Amino acid sequence: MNKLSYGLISLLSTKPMTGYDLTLRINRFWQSTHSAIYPLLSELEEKGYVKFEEKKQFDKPDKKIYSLTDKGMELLGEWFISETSPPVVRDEMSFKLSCMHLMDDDLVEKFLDEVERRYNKKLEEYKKALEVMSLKSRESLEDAFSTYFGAYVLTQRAMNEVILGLEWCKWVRSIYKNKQFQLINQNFKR
Amino acid sequence: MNKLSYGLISLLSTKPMTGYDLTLRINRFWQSTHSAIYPLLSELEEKGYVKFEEKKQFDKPDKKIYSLTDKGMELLGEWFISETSPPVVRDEMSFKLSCMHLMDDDLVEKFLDEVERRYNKKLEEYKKALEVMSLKSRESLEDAFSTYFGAYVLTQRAMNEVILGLEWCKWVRSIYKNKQFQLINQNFKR
DNA sequence: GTGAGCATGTAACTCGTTACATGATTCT
DNA sequence: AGAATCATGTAACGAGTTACATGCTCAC
Repeated sequence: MNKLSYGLISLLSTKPMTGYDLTLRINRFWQSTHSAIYPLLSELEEKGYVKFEEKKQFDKPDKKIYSLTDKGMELLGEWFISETSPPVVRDEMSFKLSCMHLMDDDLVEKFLDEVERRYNKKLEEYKKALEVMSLKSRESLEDAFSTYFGAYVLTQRAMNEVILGLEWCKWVRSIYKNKQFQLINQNFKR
Repeated sequence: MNKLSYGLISLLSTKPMTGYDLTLRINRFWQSTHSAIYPLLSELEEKGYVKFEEKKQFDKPDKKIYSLTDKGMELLGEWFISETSPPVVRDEMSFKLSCMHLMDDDLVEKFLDEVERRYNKKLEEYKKALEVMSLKSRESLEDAFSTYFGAYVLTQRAMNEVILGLEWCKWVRSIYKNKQFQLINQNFKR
């Protein structure tokens, strides 16, 4: 049982899904592809934590709808109270910062443009995700009993993180532009 | 040349360092251990991007001080203007959120306690790192020419991210505590 | 007709982690 | 006496990515 396996049963606790659905859902906060997910689902099924129902389709490929078993539900509870391992973050961007002081101003500006574009794209994604959620959910999203609750609070955090990222870009730019002149502190620091 | 290799030459562009130093420095924004770094350093040396000077020590083990070659410097420039690959984030915590709605209130509270402890620990780390930087650097840290500039802006961002994380925890708690009563929106949403 | 979406699966490969290996000094 | 720091390295393993493989429908 690796972390991704627990992630799969955790997502399945919100509702039964196919491996394809899980792949789409999981990508927002855990990089992985279907090639990693399908074998793990089979393993979970063998171990009895999940079961699946095969559904024939005629216009689309047949699919397997996975859901949690009682044994899987039990495992979920044990995992939830176990220690959470620290996050793994690997961002090439942060490496580029280390040599920024050696690069020409126009190159740094282009780099910051790219970073901002990246953040803005993410922002749109999250906004859309929240819209979709509020359409699908009958209850308020701020209902702690709703199956969307986890996704909702997670997306809110991610959204605020990218907004912070955009503020940070502005702040870095301001230092950069004023490097020979006086400093204008745009209040990024707290 | 993988991303970590570029990270190594980027860090070496700030000052010559040993593999041991690089390991310590890199850990703040890229999970990896010395076992991954030493072989890559040898490879970079073989390819002529870095060179090292062996330094004998008597109280401590001998060490190899690595620095960038002209060829390495050229590569650094090419890499800096190349497209930055998107960040990889894997946080077990985000998986736990998905099944939060099924867990008892006290378990959720304990989970949030753990998350907060984690953020607070990080906050202390970053504060200390900033202190050390300002002691070591002769110039102002907000000098875009300083070799500490990259580390400084990166640490500021990381620090603001954990502060945001702590606010987020409070917000989630507030929803949780008031689930049967009326909602108190603590203004986390923007 | 070309690409995107739906849907599942395997094989080879790359990258990172854990464990093994060594050894002196310093702090608790 | 035991743990932490400094300092380098290799081997086995685990996890994730890229590429291979198939095939039908719908929109542009």
